[in-house]
Amino acid sequence: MKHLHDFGESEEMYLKTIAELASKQDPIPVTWVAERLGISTVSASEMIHRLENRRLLEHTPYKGVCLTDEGRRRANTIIRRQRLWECFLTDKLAITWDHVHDLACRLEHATDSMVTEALADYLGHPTTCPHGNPIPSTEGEMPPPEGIPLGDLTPGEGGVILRIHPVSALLLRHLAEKRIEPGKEIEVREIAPFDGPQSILIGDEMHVLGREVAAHIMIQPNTETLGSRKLMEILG
Amino acid sequence: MKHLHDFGESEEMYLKTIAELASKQDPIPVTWVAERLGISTVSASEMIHRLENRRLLEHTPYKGVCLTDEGRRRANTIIRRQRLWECFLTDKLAITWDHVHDLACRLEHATDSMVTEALADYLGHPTTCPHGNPIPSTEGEMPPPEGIPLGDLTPGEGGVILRIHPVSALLLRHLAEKRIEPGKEIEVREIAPFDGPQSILIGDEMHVLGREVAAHIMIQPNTETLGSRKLMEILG
DNA sequence: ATGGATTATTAGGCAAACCTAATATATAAT
DNA sequence: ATTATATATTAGGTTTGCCTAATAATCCAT
Repeated sequence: MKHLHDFGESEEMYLKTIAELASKQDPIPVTWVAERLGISTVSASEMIHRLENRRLLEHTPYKGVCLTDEGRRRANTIIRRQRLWECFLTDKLAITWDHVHDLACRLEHATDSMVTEALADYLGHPTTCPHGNPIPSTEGEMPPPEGIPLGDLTPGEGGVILRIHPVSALLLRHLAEKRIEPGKEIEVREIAPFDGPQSILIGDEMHVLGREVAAHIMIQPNTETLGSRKLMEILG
Repeated sequence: MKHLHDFGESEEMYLKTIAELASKQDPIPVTWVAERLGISTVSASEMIHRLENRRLLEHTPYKGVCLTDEGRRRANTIIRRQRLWECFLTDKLAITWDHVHDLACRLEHATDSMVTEALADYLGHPTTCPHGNPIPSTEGEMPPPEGIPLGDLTPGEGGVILRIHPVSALLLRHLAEKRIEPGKEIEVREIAPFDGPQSILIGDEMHVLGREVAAHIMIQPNTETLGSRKLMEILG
């Protein structure tokens, strides 16, 4: 039974979402996946079983899901497509960086490997997307993540924004409004008590960021400002 | 009930297909639509009813379907998207013209008007796709069709290929192999008896084309070679 | 170790787009 | 006018991907 539709789109969204969440924790609770995709845990559970049968992931009940090598490769291929389209949309079509995530997400499912590679050629094989995130290789390998979350810095510490985890369009628009962008210098000035919001300095402007937001901004820390304990952590 | 899927894709395919067929006849038999989309007449009939309820077309039983103004506008918008993507794929990504039709067809459904117009800007507002077909305006208006079918020419007559109706990937590949492309000079040499295939000369090569194929190649006739009867027809 | 919260599964449904088989209706051709 | 052919509709079924409500299994914290 043929459909004019591409029903594989859902599968791709699941794999991509799981891969994105996997950078935070492993294995990933099914609840997170459901929430991120905006669907019920029942539906997520069902689909995860289907993906498990196809050996794209492994599910340990009450723990979460882990992608298999094949699953991760597939996920990274999709992420590669999305990020290349993001580059195209910003660099060539002059669409602002806070809009391209959602637009590219729609294009990615309509793109085969032939177009993907032609696009990569055309763009000059960029290594990061407009949000600063690395672009996986043709073979589906993701470069190791860099930077530490802004949320982990304490007052006085700072650095340059490496990348922004593109969780939602709202987050990106929120940051774009405040002109908080990859490549910019940022410094933590204050943290409200009881693990409250951070006050940060960017350019000559001060802003207050919630913990959830700060967790998605990845920083290349400025070593001079860094406490020695944190330095140890980073250097290994 | 939200879906990760875009269920509007089918609707878009129906409208586009009907608009494309409408250049041949009006109203269009539902059978033609079903056949072109590769689905049963029952399914086509169902969907056509749905589209009729939404005032996108009108169906006269045992006659066929006509798009309403709104339906045609929508169809042309979709065709605009597809043809712009075709330009992008050939001009920028260097993908051969016989491949771009299907690839662009997938991208068109994932493209909103913002991206469409940015793409048109970027490409320098091309007026025809790589197959020579006109690109509808932003407002969804299709320029009047030009040229006459190669199949209508008789031996001795010829002209330049204006455009090729992109019915199927197979047809395009067939023509690409023989290097029968828009812009090229072509001449009919012979027609086999009983409305048989045409022998044509293109460059310094002779080829034999079936009636079905010849009907989809649109020619700007070379007036010197043309019989006077046909001349009258064309000039009105 | 036990109770409360989290996580999983089962059961039953819905909508979109397809399908086949059978039937009804209109057009066209004799 | 009748009949054969083409077209349309009805009935019943499938798959994918989602839903809610209810139940079952496990984890964790006291």
